[in-house]
Amino acid sequence: MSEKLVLIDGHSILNRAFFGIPDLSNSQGVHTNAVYGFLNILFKILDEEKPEYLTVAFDVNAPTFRHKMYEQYKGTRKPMAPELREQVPLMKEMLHAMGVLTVEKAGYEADDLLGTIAKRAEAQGIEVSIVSGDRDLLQLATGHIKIRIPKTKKSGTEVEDYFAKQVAEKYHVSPTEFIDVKALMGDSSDNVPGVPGIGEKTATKLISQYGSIENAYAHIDEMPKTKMRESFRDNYEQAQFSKKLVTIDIQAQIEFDLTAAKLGGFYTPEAYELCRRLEFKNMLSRFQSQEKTQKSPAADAFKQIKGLKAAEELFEKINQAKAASLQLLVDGDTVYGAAAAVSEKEVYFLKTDVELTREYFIQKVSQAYTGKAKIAMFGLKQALRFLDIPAQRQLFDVEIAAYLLNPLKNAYGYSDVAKDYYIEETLPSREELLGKLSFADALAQKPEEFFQMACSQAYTAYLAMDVLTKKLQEAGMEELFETIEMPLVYTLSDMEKEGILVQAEQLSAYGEKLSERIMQLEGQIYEGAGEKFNINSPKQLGVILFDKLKMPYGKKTKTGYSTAADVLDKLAPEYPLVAKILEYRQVAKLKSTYADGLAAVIAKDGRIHTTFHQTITATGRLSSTEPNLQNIPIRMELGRLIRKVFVPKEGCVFIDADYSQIELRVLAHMSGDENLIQAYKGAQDIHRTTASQVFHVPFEEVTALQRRNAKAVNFGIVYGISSFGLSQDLSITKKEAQEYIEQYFLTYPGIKAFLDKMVQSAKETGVAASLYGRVRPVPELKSSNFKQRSFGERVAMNMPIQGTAADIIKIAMNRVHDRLLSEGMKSKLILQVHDELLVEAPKEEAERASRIVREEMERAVELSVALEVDLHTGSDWYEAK
DNA sequence: TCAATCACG
DNA sequence: ACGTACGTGATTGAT
Repeated sequence: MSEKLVLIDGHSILNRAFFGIPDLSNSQGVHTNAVYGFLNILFKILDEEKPEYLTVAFDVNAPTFRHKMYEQYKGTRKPMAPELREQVPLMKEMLHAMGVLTVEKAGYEADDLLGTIAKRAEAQGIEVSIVSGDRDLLQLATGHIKIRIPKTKKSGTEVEDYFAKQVAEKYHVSPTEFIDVKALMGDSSDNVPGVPGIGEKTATKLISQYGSIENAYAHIDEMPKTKMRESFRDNYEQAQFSKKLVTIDIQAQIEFDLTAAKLGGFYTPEAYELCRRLEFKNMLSRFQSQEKTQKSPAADAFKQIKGLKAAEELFEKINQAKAASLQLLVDGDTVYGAAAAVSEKEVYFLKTDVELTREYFIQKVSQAYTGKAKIAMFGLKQALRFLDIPAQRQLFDVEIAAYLLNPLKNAYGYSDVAKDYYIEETLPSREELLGKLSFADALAQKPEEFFQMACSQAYTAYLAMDVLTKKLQEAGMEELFETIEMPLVYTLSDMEKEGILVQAEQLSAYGEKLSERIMQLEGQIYEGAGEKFNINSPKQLGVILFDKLKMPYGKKTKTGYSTAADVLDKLAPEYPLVAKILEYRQVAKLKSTYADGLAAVIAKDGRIHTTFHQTITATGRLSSTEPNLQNIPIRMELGRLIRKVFVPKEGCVFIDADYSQIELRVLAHMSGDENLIQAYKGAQDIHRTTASQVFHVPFEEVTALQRRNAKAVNFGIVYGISSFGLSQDLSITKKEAQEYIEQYFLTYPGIKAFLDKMVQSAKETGVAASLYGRVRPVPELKSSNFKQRSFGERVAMNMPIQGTAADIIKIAMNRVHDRLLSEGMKSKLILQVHDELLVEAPKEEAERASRIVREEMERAVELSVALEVDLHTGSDWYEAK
């Protein structure tokens, strides 16, 4: 096997990383996103290639031979963004700390150094990979020199690879001919002048036919007499000149010693320190010595316990302890055992077996969880599926605490928490230990790893309890955690266990009805289109509507024409086919997501048990999955009908209660705007009142249009108003929208001041916060990118409002849940849909339960405006709304 | 696995 | 001037 050299175009990759990765800076405000992205790309390449040699080339800020030949070339390089510029020395420092060779030389660009080194290495029989974001490098590709172009995607980094063969396949010319193509067509972003009238197509055609600019020019008389030919004649010298500009110098005068590029003690203590300083937490593990990564120091404390006697002793110890962790290991409907820690050095795993049965664990964990000890665990709600215990004050769900401290994370498993809070940076994650195996498979195939995983969880939970408690106190979120979020775990657990009854037969009948309509519409659509195609494919649909039928297209997406509803809505009045497609879409959605989707998740008890997620949203709201019961249709009548299949059980009714405009009321309270508060005291139609005040017309004379506009502005305010957004929503011009907004702020000056204050405060503290102390970091506010920063500003305005509303309904849920229990009622809270609660109540309790629900919701908190609740009862969800 | 679409508050 | 409403989850087709 021949040796391998990886060459990296430093500035190019830094640049890619900078623009591909959202703004990121450490707690000292140092921008680090480009360095972070660069390292990610570097590690990915190294993992794939496992090269013997590595070198990174940088440009030097000095004139090159290209400047000397071509004065305008000076202007070519755009000045680097300051946030990126400051990361260049940081990047070099990091590479040096890692012992990576870097090269740069005045008079040359990185391209030339890379080309020169690559060719020399190739001559020595070495395989070369050049990593760059710049396609100009493709000219260097051969059978032994591979050009690798990384693309940063959301899912991570993907790399496009080009040997000479791939260049030929994709561009239809050889790598050297690629230079001529570029010189002919020019490249405005690189300030390379081309030949006017020759674009990519023509350039490729000419060069693939003649091989070079010079040879093409020699045969210019064979070409048809077109403008292009004359342009080529006029600009021939220019093209030759561009060719020199584009050509990479493979004979740069540099010294390059291959042995200096040898990849050595890469993961050094210096690199580790630097990584720590930059706060690249999930890279730290890479820089620790191999020894440490294989076994974490904590693992010495891990022990497996067998037999009843030892288990009894452990549970006794837990009950006597002041603090401990205790994790019931559950997956699906099975209990696989438990893990516990009573000190940093005493971490245990117990497996379910004939002696230590499922019932034993359930009993012991219930006992421990209801005892005096302060006990931590990950994911209390999952354990509660198996336990039947009343709400406890002393339990500490680490996932929830970590979510409150930073709701933007996408996972709160033990390894995430351990890394984020420096509890143990090297703890292998569940994913690393078990992959995607279920608990059952893991226990059978990888018992040792399962043991490590279980103990790691207990170990982290134990240590995290103290660390996170302090953090919560510092952040002023202890009360939020203890009095709202932790009690809510029990409330949600009960709601999930309860579930909601659906009439399966009625549901499938509804599905049948939809199917018939779908078939009718399909036929009509194929007829109107003149051919069969997949209506569900936006791509195929776009071709039919906009290419074949030549309808005017509105927007475009990344991949083609947009066929979204707002675009089709505009076409529907004129084209009956489009109206059919819109109806098809609507019916197809109902069928697949609701009729079929819901039928598939009806449990054996005939009920649907959704899962509520408490640690997902950035604002503090809940989410619901498998199925999502928070997006059951209501706006369109056909969809709304599906609510008829959600019914209370025999002898019961539904009580549906929703807060009336809770977010706007929260806004009135938080802003303290007297005018809006007074508007609510008037207890009249708020949108009409707003319209009356904003448009200066008497309340009775407000037109439907004025009311609609005022309502849209009210919504817009809550979302972090922008004139563009409002104009889209109301189909008016941006200018008109701007006038509405100005008029609104004139009417409610307190709101303007409040929104400004929210943005200001988020800029100062780095977080947006709800009335009850819930926070959301808003890193986008620091971005130099206008779009991102604007987003940050809207988030800073919206989160306090949406978050406070979420806090309030959570308080109400706990109170309704607890009160129904404490009053010994059989009524059950079963669903929450952001501002709405659904209760299943025995008929004889309905009135009393309604009173309780209304009271607890209205009195959940006291604001300067009343919280109004609309409440209905009915014998299905359709009727109760 | 991602992008587009659409259901809800 | 820049380019957009805030927050979710499920299904589908395309890669």
